[in-house]
Amino acid sequence: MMKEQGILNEQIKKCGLKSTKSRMAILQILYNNDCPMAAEDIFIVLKNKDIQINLSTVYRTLEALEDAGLVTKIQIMNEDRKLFEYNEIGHRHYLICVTCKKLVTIHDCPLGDYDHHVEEETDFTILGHKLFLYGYCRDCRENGEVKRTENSI
Amino acid sequence: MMKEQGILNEQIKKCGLKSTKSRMAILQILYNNDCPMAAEDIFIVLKNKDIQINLSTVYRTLEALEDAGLVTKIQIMNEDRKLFEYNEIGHRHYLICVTCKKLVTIHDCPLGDYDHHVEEETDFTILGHKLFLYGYCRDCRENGEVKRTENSI
DNA sequence: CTACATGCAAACCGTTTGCACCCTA
DNA sequence: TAGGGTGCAAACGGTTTGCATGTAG
Repeated sequence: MMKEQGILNEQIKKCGLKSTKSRMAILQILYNNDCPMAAEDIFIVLKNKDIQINLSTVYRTLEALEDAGLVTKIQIMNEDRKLFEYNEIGHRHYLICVTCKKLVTIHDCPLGDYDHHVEEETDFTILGHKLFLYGYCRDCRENGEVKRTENSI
Repeated sequence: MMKEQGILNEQIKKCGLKSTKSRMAILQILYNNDCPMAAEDIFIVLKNKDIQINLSTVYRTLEALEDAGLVTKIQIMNEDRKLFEYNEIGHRHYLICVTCKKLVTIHDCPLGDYDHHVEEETDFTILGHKLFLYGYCRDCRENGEVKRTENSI
């Protein structure tokens, strides 16, 4: 828990950012959380840790960390807030419960060289792709929380 | 152009919705547009057609059409607004220019029975997936509009 | 000591809602 | 003519910004 602080600290500095309490704390929270979080989630975790911070600082910090490439921002269907995650080892996809919004990260990619294939078939230079799977998690299924019509997937 | 009006009209009624000028106009705009549109885009098109309408009616109409399954709502990376499209023949994916936001619809799906595969490997019941490809369109590439660092794809 | 970080409050922007009026079925 | 549809204005929620102050390098 303490050990990674040095690494994160270095990562921040390497990007030309000043290492501050806020940045360290936020990067560490994302580093230790396996799911993307909304700015406000992070804000709440910080409060619970008695780290005093302003919500707009959370947003500015996340923006700085994203620009630096240390953090990634994603947007999920039917979730109005943007989510942020520590940007480790490149590529990943997401499995999301449409009922409770639970999010599971999928680390292997079924798409192989599909990006390359599309590049050949279109006018576009492909940078990458994002894949989201939607469904019901076990809890929601067992609790009968499956009434919602999701005709748009 | 006039021919489809009967079909759209019927579709609206079949869903238990009253057929009104707003609903017809909006559904027709989406029907004739191959790309997803933001509520405000639709609002502007209506204005240009001298169809007077209130923006909140556009939102309410889109919501009704979505609930009825006639329209689909999607969200795109780095686009704050929600986009809507006519919900024809089920499944499709999107290719988006990160610079100018140009959007191309891809009608074939490279994922085969991947949904089923994930269902077997997880606790989830899979409803479906959404796939977005990001890159530079030809115009932006030729205009040198490719400076942006997109390290999150 | 200086440039960048932060707190605070206010603005912002897309979207939603309450209420009175309107119009389709 | 009854119940859903619409206009208008105000609220809403997540995010951004201007400005004064604080702090890392």
